[in-house]
Amino acid sequence: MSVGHPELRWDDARDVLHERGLRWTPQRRLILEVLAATEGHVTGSEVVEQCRTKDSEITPSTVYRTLDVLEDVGYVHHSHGADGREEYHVMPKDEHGHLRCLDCGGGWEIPPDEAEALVAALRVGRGFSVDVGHLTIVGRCAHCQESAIER
Amino acid sequence: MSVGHPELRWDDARDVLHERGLRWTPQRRLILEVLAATEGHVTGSEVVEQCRTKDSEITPSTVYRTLDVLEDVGYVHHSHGADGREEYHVMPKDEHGHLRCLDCGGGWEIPPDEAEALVAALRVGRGFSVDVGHLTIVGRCAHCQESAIER
DNA sequence: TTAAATGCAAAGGGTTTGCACCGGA
DNA sequence: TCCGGTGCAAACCCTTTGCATTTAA
Repeated sequence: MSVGHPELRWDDARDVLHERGLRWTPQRRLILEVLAATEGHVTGSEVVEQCRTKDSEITPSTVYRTLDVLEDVGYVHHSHGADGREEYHVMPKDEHGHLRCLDCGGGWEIPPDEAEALVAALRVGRGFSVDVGHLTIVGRCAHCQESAIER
Repeated sequence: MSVGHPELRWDDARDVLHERGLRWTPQRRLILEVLAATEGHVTGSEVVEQCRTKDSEITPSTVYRTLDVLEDVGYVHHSHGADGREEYHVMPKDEHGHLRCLDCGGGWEIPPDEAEALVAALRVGRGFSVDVGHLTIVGRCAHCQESAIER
């Protein structure tokens, strides 16, 4: 099981890297700070942007390379989801899927219990094991449905 | 309600365009052919690629501009992520989702009743209306799970 | 005829890569 | 000291745009 890594904590990052013969640098510290403040997901460019507001010296290449390293180590998990987008999932505590509104482009997380009905149906019916972490459901959010009715 | 457009049919495309004072060209015909053969969603570059295998003359700009037009008309719907990548959802002919096995690559259809549990959960819980025609669920099929256990 | 559509080429945004220098351990 | 990391710049991929030309109606 590679997703979740419940044993990984932000404070341990330095040690975790050292154990692998990797180094602890000011840039990596900053990138981890940014990630730690993130709930859910970010795109690479968002991380770059946020890092640069705190340290205008840091370069995109450093950020992207560090994200790769952090993925190897297990701090992030980047998914080219069913919708093609490249998003970094920040150390998901629990596996969640994604909900996307086709009208407003909004996105939300689907906690496991909300997906459970579907997961159970497919498991019982077909023996299929759903990968909830890669579940992306599209449709229309409540707000956009209301707007559509008004038109 | 703009999704589904049950009244729009691929065969009518020419007339639909003419009604709006738009033109029917060989390029648009090709692009519609490619889209009609598409299940679920495609990225712009995938459409470009597939068009070029059939007509090496067609250019990306033509494809992208036509996709814009087809979106106005209602044949596709594109959602754009924060990272700039464009995803085109092709209006589904019928309302079934897709199941894909990450191990063997196999694919199956999900009839609406099998997805109903999930659809109901999201409708009741959030007022979210799931677009079943674009539902793609990944995971592992019964067969591949057995194989994994043997290892 | 005439406005829409195309092709071309160049520009833009996000991400990746090669290379020389820098700096943790 | 040594090898991993960094910055820089250039390369890449996908997508958009301006402009002259073609073409559907």
